Amino acid sequence: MTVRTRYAPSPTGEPHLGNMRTALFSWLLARHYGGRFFLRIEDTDQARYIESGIEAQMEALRWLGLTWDEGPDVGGPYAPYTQSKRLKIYREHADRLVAEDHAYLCYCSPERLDGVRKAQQVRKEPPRYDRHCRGLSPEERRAVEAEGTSPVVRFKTPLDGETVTHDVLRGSVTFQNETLDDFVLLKSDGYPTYHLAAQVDDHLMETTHVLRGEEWLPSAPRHFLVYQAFDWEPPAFAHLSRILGPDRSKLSKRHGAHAALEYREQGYLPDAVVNFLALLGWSLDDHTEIIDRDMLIRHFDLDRVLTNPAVFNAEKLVWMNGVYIREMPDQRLADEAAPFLERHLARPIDRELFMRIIPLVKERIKLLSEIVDMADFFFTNGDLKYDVETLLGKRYASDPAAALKALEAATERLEAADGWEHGRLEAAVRPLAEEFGVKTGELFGVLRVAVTGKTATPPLFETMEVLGHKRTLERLRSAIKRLRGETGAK
RNA sequence: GCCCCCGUCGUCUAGAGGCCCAGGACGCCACCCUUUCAAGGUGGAGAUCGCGGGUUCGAAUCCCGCCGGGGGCACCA
Repeated sequence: MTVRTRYAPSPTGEPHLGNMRTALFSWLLARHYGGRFFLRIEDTDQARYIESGIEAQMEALRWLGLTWDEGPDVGGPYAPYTQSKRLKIYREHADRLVAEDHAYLCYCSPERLDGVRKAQQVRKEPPRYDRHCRGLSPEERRAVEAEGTSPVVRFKTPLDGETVTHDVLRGSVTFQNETLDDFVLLKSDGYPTYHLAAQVDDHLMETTHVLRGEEWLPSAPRHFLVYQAFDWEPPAFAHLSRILGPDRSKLSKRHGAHAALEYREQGYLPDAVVNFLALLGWSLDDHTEIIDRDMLIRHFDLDRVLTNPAVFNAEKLVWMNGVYIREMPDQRLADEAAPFLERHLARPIDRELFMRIIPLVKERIKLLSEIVDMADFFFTNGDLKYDVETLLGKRYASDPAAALKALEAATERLEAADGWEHGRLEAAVRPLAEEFGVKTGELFGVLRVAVTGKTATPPLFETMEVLGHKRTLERLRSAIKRLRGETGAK
């Protein structure tokens, strides 16, 4: 049998990391077994529908490279893949359950239901539908129908006995039927609830494995009951644990990014996010951390998926992103990072110059967005922004005259250098440290700020080489001028 | 209130009765390398395996109870 899994979001908001992990696990399972992965849109809630929701979901999947074989955009053998276009199917199935005495029409108003719930709460009883319409006689039914109320269809849950649900990860979980109530299958607006629609579709679309959040576990018995009523074989269910914030609460905006696509904005690589997410609740063995996509597909299976909730370890993701950046070919890194710099500078950058910069910054950034701080000075013209205290550093803080002398001497040597290759530049300048009786780091520090405006940069002489003869000397002279002007040193 | 799930270093995890007075990774600390920052290397601190009872010659691993955390109880998914 072909494995068929799906990602079935409802377009009610931005897809977040938890959603993406569910999608990833489903995708991996299908790919591992050479099966099919499809996308289904569960837009049966008119009130919460968001126009951009479907596109946001697809964009997040695309970004992470979770390709789907069937879906609302590409179609497939079980189309349509959008629930709002399948209303007739749900209606027919609801009718069938009513005809077979597994469901009934309920005319209770929202106000009455609300009253019932409130009364139950006062009595410290679990809030549950009181089955008022379950036992309506034909006459009573005609009477309420005459009033013109549009009914909902409710499932006729067995009053006693128990329902055994199966979860691939947890085994059997048994629920007493008396703790369940008669849930709604079809709403009065003609739309199905999740309880009907998802089961009907998963059966019709021949889903073999349903991966979903563990918040669905309490309603799993309802779904098994629905399958039973239809006399269908249920798919395998796997309820995935939640992803928690650092304070063990639900992961949210307070913990930094929450929406999956925000990670793209912040400079995370899809491969790193996929690797990281895969390790949240799954492991390959006792020591492997970096696992690329092919390897994930080769090894992923449900038997090593955990059921305990995982706290989102943001620092580890950053580290892992750095690993992926360092392993990336220069050309690809340049292509991925350039947009961040271009967005910052609000203009296109010289890609050829950028390619020469990449090797200098590659092991210095962990997020693509850090390229801005690490390399912007390569692309700016005119004066750098730094203050004289930074230029002087600790060593020269109280002796600007000495700094000036060192700067002038270094500039002179660089002007005289034959060739602008970093080895030559270093050979020209390095001896100065000894001559002036300072540590090389102290001397280079002043030059570094003069040339880049920053204290943390790629290696000094390689930076100068890439920056070029003209601009390097301009910046050195500008620093000399500032030192004279602002400290009065001579 | 009722129902369900979960519980190994701060965090992600390995562990399916003796290989574990618990291994790896992130983070943290120290040292090395070093022109800054990184990267890299070496070493270190860090878990009475939630607690209490059993079962067993032997338990993180099996059983029971408790505690703690989380989730669910809609004409939302």
